[in-house]
Parts: sequence; C-alpha cells; structure tokens
Amino acid sequence: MKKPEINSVEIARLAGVSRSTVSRVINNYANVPPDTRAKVMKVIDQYNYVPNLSAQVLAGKRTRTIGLFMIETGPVSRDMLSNMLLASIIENASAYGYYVLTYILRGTEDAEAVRSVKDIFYQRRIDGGIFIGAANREPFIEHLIAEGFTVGIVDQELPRDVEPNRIVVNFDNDRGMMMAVGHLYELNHRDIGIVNGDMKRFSGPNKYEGFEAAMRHYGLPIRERWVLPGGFSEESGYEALRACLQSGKPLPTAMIMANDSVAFGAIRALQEAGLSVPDDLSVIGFDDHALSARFTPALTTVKVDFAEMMRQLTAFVVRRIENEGESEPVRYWVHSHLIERDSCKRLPDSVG
Amino acid sequence: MKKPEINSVEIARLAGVSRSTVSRVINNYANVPPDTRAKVMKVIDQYNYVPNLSAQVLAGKRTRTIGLFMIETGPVSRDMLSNMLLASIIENASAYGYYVLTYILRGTEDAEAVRSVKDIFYQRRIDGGIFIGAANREPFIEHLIAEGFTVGIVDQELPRDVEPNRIVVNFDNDRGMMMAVGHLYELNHRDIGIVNGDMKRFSGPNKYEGFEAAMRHYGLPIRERWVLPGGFSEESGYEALRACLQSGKPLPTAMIMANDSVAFGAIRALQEAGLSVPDDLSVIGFDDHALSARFTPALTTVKVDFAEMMRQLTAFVVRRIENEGESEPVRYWVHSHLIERDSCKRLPDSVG
DNA sequence: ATAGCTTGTGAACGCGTGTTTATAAAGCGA
DNA sequence: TCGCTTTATAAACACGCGTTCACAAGCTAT
Repeated sequence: MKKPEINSVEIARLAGVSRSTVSRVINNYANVPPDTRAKVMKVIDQYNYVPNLSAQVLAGKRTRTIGLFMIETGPVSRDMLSNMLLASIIENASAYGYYVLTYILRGTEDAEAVRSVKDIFYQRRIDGGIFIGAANREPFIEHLIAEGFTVGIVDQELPRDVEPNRIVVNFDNDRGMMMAVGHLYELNHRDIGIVNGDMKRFSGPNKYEGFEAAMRHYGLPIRERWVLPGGFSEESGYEALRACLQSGKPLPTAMIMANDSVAFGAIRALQEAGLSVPDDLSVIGFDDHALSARFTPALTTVKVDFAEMMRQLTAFVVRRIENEGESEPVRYWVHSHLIERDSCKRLPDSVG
Repeated sequence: MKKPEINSVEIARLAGVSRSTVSRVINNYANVPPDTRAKVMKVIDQYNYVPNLSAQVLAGKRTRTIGLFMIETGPVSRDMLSNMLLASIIENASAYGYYVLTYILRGTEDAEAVRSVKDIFYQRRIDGGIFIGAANREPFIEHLIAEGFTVGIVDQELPRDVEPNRIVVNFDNDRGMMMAVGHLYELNHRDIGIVNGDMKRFSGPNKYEGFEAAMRHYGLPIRERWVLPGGFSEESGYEALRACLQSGKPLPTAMIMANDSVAFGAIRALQEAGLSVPDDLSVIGFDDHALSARFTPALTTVKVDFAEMMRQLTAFVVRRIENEGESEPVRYWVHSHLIERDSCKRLPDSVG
C-alpha cells in the first residue's frame, strides 16, 4: 500500500503551528484557543488527515481493538459462530469506537493455545479479549487473567464462587428450564424426559441441574429411563432417540432437548419410526436456532437473547478497558423466554 | 493492560549482543552466525518475547492485517455473514500469518462509507481489504482502488471489461443455471419458470441472463408469465408465488428460484394453497443454505463452494499484498454444482 | 607481512505521535 | 512601569523496532 503523504508534521506546517498543537487539537486538550483549533481542524479536514494508529499506540495510546476468540470444539462452536454473535459484538464495539479482530482457536487444552493468545495480546497490543466457547473456570482463562489481560467470557457453567478480574455473561439456563417444564406442565404433561447435552462440557451440567430443579418445583418425578445421554449435535439427538426407541421402553409424553439441533435430530428419529411430533411426543428445544421457526413442525424453544448478551458483554469489556483501575468481577445473566410454536401438544385435562 | 516489561533492548542486554543483532535474528537475516542466533533465540524463548507490532509497523513493516468489510444491504447480507464466509477467510488468512479485522458497513452509497473505509486503511494501516456485498463496478470500490489500496471483491455481476488493480472472485451463476435447467430437462420438464432476484442488485441480472442462455441451450421457450419478479428474501418468494397463484394463471411444472430463501417462501405459499412440492411443482434453489437439507421437502439446489471461493480470494489478496509491484487484475470463477434432494420430481416421458 | 576482502556487530537514525518541560507572550494589579 | 500570574506554543524526549552505515576482526592472496 502506498504511504499517505500527510502526517502531523505536514498538518502543523500547513496550519502554521507546531506539531504539539496539532496533537492537542486532535486529542481535545483544553488549553488551545478556539481560533487556533479551528485553523488546525480546517487543514485536517481539507487533507483528510488521520493519525497513524501505530504511532499513537507506540506513544502510549490504546489500540482500540478487541480480540474476539472463537474457540472451536467440534461442530458446536461452528454453530455458535453465527451472525448474531459476531455481528452484535462488532456493532457494539464499533459504537464505542473499538474494532474487532477475530481469531479462531482450536481448543484450549494445549499450552500452544494460551501461548498464541498471549502473543496476540502482546504483539498486537489488543486492549481486551472476548472468548466464546471457553469455560470460565478452565486453566486457559486463568492463565490469561493472571497475565493481567482484560477478558470477557460467555460462560456456560453455574458460578460457584466469585472470581476476581473477570467479566462473565451467563445463559440463564435455570430459568429457561423452569419455563420449559412449566410450559409442558400447563399443557398437562407429567411424564417429561430430557435429552442431555454433553455432561462434561458447556451448558450440559447446568441445563440438567436446571431441569432437576424445575421438575422438583413442579412436583414431578425424574425417571431415569427418560433421561437420555446426548451431545449438542443433530446426530447425537438422532442417536439418543433411536436408541431409546429400539430399547422398546415406553416414551414420556414430552421431552426437553439440550438444544435445537439435538431436537432436529431427535424429531427425525421419531418421524423415521413413524411417530409424530407433537401428536405422539411434545418437544422443546433451546436456543431458537435460525432453523427452528421453519422446521416442520416449527419448534417450540427457549430463546436466549444473544444480541442482548453480546451487547452487555461488549459494554462491560469496553468499560473495563477504559477504567484501567477496575477489577471487580462482573456477572450478567441474560434472560431467556419461551417461544411457543408447533412442537408441543396440549394433553386433555387429566383426572387429577 | 499492563505493559510487558520486555523489549528488544532487554533481550539484547540479556543475550549480550546489540539490539540490531536481535532484530537480525528475529527477521531471519543471513549474516548472523548460528551460535549467536541460538544464543539470542534462547533468551527470546525464555522470556516469551514478542516484538511490538506497532513499533514494527512504524519502522516500515506490514500490519499483517486484512480488513473484512461486510456491507449490509438489508437481510440479504445478514445471510451472507455466515459461518462459512467468515470462518474461511479467517482460517486462510491465519495460515498466511495474517489477521482479520471485521467491520460492518451500512451501504456503500454515501461518501461517509468511502471515508470510513479509507480512514481504516490509513489509520490502522491494514494491508488490504476484502469486500463482501459490494459490486465490483460501483464508485465506492473505484474510489478505493484509485487510492491504491489492495482490494478483494466477491462479485455478483458479469465482468464487462478488464479492470486493473482488481481482485475479484465470481459466482459461476451461468454454469449453475445451466445445471439447474439441465437437471429439470432430464427430468422431462419443459415448462420451466423462474422467480428472479432483485434485478438491480447482486446476482439478479446475472442469474437471469444465465437462465436465458440455459433455456436457449436446451431449446426451451421462456414464457413471460412464468418469469416472476422477486427479491432475495423469503418474503419476496412467498409474495411472488402468492401473486402468481391468485392471478389464476396456469403454473409451469418447475421453477428455479433466485436463492434458497426465496424457495422457502415460494414453497410456503404453494403449500398454503394446498399444492405440493414436488408433486405439483418442482423447485430448485441456489446457494445450498444451511436450512436446505433439512427443509421439507429437502431442497434441490445449486451449491456454490463458498469455502473454496474465500480460500482463493484470501490467497490472491495476500499474494498481492506481498508482491507490492503487481497490479494485474485477477478473476476467479468458483464452480458450482447441483445437489439433488427431494424438491424435484421426474415427469413421465412425454410423447415426443 | 601487508593490502584487500569477507564476515559479524554495534552505533545512529528514522518511523509518527503523545507528553512533558521550557519559553515566550499576554494580561493584570499596584 | 515593573513584577507576577496566566495562557499559548514550541522544542525536546520517549515509545520499540528496522535498517543503513561504519567499523573491527578474521581471513586470503601476494
């Protein structure tokens, strides 16, 4: 790329002032009289002068850049790397005058991952990082926090205790499960099952705990045969239901799925077995996947407001960046709400 | 963020050499003997030293950053901002040691848009830009090229003449249409219609031209009543078919849609009117949207290999960046191929 | 042994900007 | 008018690194 001919020295010369005066104008210092400021601004506008960020950074300014690290752990996070997440982070950052540098990370297990993220922080001097797909409590994150970086996390676990220096936004899975079970309860369902996500990763444990609590709240028993092991992919949902159907065990009247993809797979298995959703089984998913509204049957699901979540996360991160002293932990729960579509059926009022 | 205590001065001191020797080691200069290099490298590794990019840039190096500009023009480009595009650009750039700074641009009409892109180039000194959603020939792009920036474009138009300094990858819509019409022809369809995209934007005109050529090639007439005006959204597809059905005109036996979203809408309109796809009408879409495989009926569509397209585009842009002299125009057509699913029906062999 | 050459290395400068410090100008009270 | 304070501006330094240039040490050829 060709070099722009113009720099602050030139601007100063053209405006007939010194370079430091130009700097004071650009950085909105108080001690520059209106007429001088106007004079300088005129030249700046005329020549479309923009300060060189590298020089500014070298002289001690921020890069106004946030690293967005998408951690790739199988197909799950591919799905996460969705329009919503990225677009909202970029738009919100942009509103604060920050730019987003996106980086795809394959896993967070090896030392190489920590190393490459640290290198990006040091080499490119990004002001902060947002991590999608990493758990709050894993060593990877701990390392980065220990290094003193500003870190924002989309967490999937329940918080156990307060971690300092940390900015975390959470899915409100508890509430989501409560609404899902509640909705089914209102439709007179009493035999409710669940296809779990990966119980070692992401929202798996959290959602199951929420399910337990919700069932307890509504006074419903959890039957082990209706707690199906799963994952977060469509395949896992398909396999879970196929295995269940093959075992010949009776089905519940409704099932809650770890997410919408799982629901798609589960429904496919049911349909292949000649069963109908919602007539033979009611299904509720999680996430409100882009597909869900158009799926047949249109999927009832617990929608998480991702846009709002990212808006908050970005705001917190920017704020932390701009108030260097701060280090209080931040936790933000994003509301979820139920979207009723066609995959749940009302049962006749029972005898009770 | 706290400052890293270590810089090249420190490294030099610790290794017992001068700073320029450190620099020579880092930049792989020839005239440094193996033992000196080893000595320096050891200290570098030990302290996890990474050169400060801002300082490197200021001293004349590249930022190794590519700007990814997603132009937002209605819901279309929201759809474009998909996993595939972004992930492939990032991954490919990453393989070349480049990073991606993503920016969302609302339209390219006003001077403000050009201005903000230019500012990013000058201020952040990105090495090049990739533009998604901008047409190759619009003034916006011309401005940027004139400024001397390295620019890569995903184009939607047919090339008319050779434009210098330009890197463009194209959808192969002609071939796609040829395959779509050919497929229908093989299934004995002779009455083939089309729901056009926006004829003023993106691939609209290109696809229609391809459709014309393909129909001509197979010796089929184009009936005006089966050329429906549309857009690129699901709504436009729905409206197009609703209007068509309401007019009471007879339907063709098959229709090609501007893209898969349009097809979803069109199919919805047909189903609402009690018609079946593919029994009453065969439908082919474009793009192989994430939904298409799971849609009911699973949609036959022309798939464009976006990943390959982005791979090529990124490679070209990086190459252009690294060979500063070059300015030959680059054009690359990405192959498309037909994915047969369930939305097309074979008609009985006709009398002919 | 000396001139010429090669190889390795350090000193010094430049990149563009922010910021501190010194200086000049202007205003003010007596 | 003089000394003092305030205000405006310029000069100088720092940021971290690449690179050029000069120089020293080691080598070869005569």
